[in-house]
Amino acid sequence: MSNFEALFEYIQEISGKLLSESDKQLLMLHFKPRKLRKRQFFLQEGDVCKYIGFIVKGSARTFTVDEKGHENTLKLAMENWWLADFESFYLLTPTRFNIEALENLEVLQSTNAQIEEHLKHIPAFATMANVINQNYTIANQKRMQAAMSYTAEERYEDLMRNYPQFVKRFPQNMIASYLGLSRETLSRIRKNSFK
Amino acid sequence: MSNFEALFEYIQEISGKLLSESDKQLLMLHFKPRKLRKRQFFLQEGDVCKYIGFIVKGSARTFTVDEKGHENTLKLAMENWWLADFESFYLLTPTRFNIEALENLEVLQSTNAQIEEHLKHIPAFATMANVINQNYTIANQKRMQAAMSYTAEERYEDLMRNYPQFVKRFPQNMIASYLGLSRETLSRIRKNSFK
DNA sequence: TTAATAACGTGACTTAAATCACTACCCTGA
DNA sequence: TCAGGGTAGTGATTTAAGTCACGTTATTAA
Repeated sequence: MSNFEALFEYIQEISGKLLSESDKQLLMLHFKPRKLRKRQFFLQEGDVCKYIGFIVKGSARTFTVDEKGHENTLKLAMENWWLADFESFYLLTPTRFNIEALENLEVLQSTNAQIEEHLKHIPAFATMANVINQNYTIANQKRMQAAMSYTAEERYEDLMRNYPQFVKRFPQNMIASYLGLSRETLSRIRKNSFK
Repeated sequence: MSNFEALFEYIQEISGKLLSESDKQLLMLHFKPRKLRKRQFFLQEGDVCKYIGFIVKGSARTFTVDEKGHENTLKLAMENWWLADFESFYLLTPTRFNIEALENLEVLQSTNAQIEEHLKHIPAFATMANVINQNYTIANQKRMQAAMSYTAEERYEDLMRNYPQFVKRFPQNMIASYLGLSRETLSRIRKNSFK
């Protein structure tokens, strides 16, 4: 029950619109609570990403594994973030990504078809989707630029400035992987920046 | 006149919906043709990106200049692509990017307020916007992964596979900059891959 | 409570790519 | 038509970051 409050509040805040009682009923009908324990997978490489999840509690990461066994963390996510490989979710193709709980995780999940329903019938939900798309586009652009033109140190400083919660909450090897660095390099950067 | 045909066709193809005559009238009212010669700027660092442009003919690139004078090319664009710094366009903040014509360029441009009108009143346009957002999200995700986990050579191969038009149409130094490489490195990669 | 495992720190060495320097070949416009 | 800026190729050198190896400190789970 109270799980849904977080989702309702989020939709209303992002969209700037109120949800009616029937909106809420519809959302509760189509979003299903799901719990994962730390290290369990929300999505595994090769599967189709049938569900998008709204994080009520906990955190997760999206990563790939290359042929040498290296893990690359593309996304970190926590409360009030959405969890999905959008390519697989939209196109229903097998995913190249893994999504793993970093802490015990509570999500509300829904299928693509159900999301389409919400977009059609719940104005606040549709507005929210547009705002999120804008925010994602902006964030992607920034991250792309950072990845391309910043040094390792600048990328770390950038992360500390824009997402200090990440640095506090996640282990350094995750942060390193998210920044596209080896854990050793991040360790050395941190040593230098503390002087 | 015939400029608009390209836009109409594009909207109809992407959305899968037909435009009515009044839809077309509205689009022609709010999109303004603009021509730029090679090397002219569609957008300059520090300005607000007031317009979004649909490329009818020609090509352009979005790039930043860092404090050492290095240019980083974030986007390359050609016919049927949109031209804007979305962060600046949505939020009306000064941009950190430059958008420069790589060839003589013809665009149809429109303001944020006018786009909002189209989204509200032209169903095909609204559908198109959603499809584009999906595509952008997917493309961004792929590019981010490539930037993070691929070597220089793999990134070039990836580009040749996914965007062979780029490699044919743009000078190598642009391609190198787009891939986040020095032009010398790209030159050497090309030499090796031809053996 | 204590093994076991994961996370972190640090030195030595390697490597991919950048930088610097120079040459050659274009286009293109006065 | 030829001078000069833009573009590309290539060798020599440098450098940022990765890799390897090993020790230490936290966490976790039985």
